[in-house]
Amino acid sequence: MATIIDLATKAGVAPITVSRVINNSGYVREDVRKRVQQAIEELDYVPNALARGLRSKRTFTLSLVLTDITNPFFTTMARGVEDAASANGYMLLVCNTDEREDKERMYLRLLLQKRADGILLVPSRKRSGNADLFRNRHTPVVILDRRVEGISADVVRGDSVQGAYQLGVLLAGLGHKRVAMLTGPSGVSSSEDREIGFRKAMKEAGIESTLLVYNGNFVQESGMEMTNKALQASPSPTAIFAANNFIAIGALKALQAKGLRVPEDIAMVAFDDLPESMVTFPFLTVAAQPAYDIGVQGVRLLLERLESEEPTSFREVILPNELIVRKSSGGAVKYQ
Amino acid sequence: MATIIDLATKAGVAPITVSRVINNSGYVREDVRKRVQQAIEELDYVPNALARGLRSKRTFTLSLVLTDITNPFFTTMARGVEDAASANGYMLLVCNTDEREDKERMYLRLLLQKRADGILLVPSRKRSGNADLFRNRHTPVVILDRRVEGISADVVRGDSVQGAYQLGVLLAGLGHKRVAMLTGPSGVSSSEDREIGFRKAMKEAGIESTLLVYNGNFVQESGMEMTNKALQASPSPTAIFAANNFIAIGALKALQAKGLRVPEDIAMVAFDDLPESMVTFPFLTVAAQPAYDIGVQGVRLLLERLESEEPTSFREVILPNELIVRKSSGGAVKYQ
DNA sequence: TTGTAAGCGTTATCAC
DNA sequence: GTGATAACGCTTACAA
Repeated sequence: MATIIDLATKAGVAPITVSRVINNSGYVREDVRKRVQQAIEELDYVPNALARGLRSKRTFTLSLVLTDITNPFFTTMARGVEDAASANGYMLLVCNTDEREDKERMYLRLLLQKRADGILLVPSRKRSGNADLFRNRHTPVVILDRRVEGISADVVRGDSVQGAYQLGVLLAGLGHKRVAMLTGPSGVSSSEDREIGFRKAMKEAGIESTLLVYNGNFVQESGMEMTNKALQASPSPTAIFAANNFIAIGALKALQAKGLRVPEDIAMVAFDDLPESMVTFPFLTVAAQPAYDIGVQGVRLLLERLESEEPTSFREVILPNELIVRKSSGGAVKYQ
Repeated sequence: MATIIDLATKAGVAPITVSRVINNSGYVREDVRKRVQQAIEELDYVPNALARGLRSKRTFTLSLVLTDITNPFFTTMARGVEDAASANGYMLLVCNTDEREDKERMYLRLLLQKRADGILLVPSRKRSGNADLFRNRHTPVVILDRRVEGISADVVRGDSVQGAYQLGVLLAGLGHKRVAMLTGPSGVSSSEDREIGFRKAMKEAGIESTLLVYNGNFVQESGMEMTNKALQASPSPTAIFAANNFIAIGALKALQAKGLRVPEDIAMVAFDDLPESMVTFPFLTVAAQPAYDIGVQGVRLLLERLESEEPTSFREVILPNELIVRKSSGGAVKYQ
């Protein structure tokens, strides 16, 4: 494989001159530039990014560590990250942690080895056991979608408190008095924030005392389990709030299995919309997060930090959700 | 940041000895190893993968170039790739081409620069204009999901011909005589193969002459457009075959907009299933591809090629689809 | 405008 | 078992 030394020999110049042509840096006379460019063509030269990165200490690689790219919310976010990275000349390493702190740790270590210029992280836990990895290192980190303690980083996330509050207000306004909330694990900020927002709405409506809260995981099976538990409560709930898309779908399946219709027999609202392209008949009333934009903004903050020399203070960008009212929330409840 | 030289100084050994400890290669006395390991801990050492890769010519990085990670089929495939890569100690670079050959070219060039050990590619076109990039280079490539001309590479894909054939046989068996096929662009192998398979079934049933074939793109909007065109045909079709998931959803939306019910007014079958976790009420009759497995097998072939010194002949792994019959295909048709 | 020299951090090669 | 030396391919710093 040709190197800049081969090019230099061929073009009759010094390697550094070739480097200048390739990087469009410094002064190079036009005819010299031409000669070099011809050599590049003829030798089918491909720069070695490893050597470049080793010397210049920049790899033009960002990395995205998320819980599961299979979740459409994160897929969309990842696409936003990739588009923004690519638009700025960066490539993207992607890692799935499955919400496991040990996998997260393994990946973060590898990323530090690879000298990625920056890391976009959806942390698996609010109290990260991996915060130590970033101490005394200068790889900047942007936290996406969640809050985390102990890591000094910019944050971009949707407003979980606000979204959940809106959904709560909606249900209360429809007259629901016995509501079940199915959420993720405690210790994950998005899970906790959605509980905070929802509780606030319940409290304001004076129905907090009858609120049922179930903690599980952000996966379908957990949604089914929590739904089955909730239905055993007495009196049973007239509405369900699912704290993410997968829990919602699990809940719908569990209800269907029991022959319960939504919204006729029980109302339902949820966090996270499903992409329009994936759903034939949009049905769920949701607080939709701007997933793509979360990704784009995350890259923006990361690159700004990379560009600026002086350490600026950390920023937290909280993007608003969109309340989309569809059929699943139903109309006003009539209690017998 | 600590380097191997710092460790060597601290442990009172030569750098190469530290290298041996880190890589678990060669002989190192137990007490020396201990000393080195202690130095690693104390200095919080993180190996520099750039230097390593530059010298050793392996980066332990694979790359996945696909059309759009937002499509659940590719999301699942990507997850398979990432899991398999990670299980073997490789990280994954991900790029979206949006089926555009120029974007594909840009990414492939960058990946060659980054010296990724191998590339998994979902080619944007059957006759790749980017095949030249791989000549005289030894970065191995595995082609996923599609066939491509001109690139010497292993291939892993679902059996488009067989899947489409099965769906065709199903429709014919139900008595449909006027069928519309909505597919992707000609020039993309999956699109063409599905037409081949479907035509074969139509031919065997003696209804090929009334088959309507529409070429569009593998996106929802295109599915809607093609459906609207198909409905204008006279006599109008009694069944639709959508050649991928997005086209299917677009078609369903177009039908709904026209007040047509599936399968009562018109039957429908499609390629690609939607992940179970994303669909509340599975409804479409589909030929489901083993997306995750395509990814896993792709990595397997790639790593086998990386490991083996001698150039083995290229392999083509064609994985069977699963025919899943649900409600959308309906029952036997009754013609008036 | 161009070039020289050195070094980025590691490992291959060969020597002891 | 361990080490000296060079080399991987490029760019920084400085000189001319």
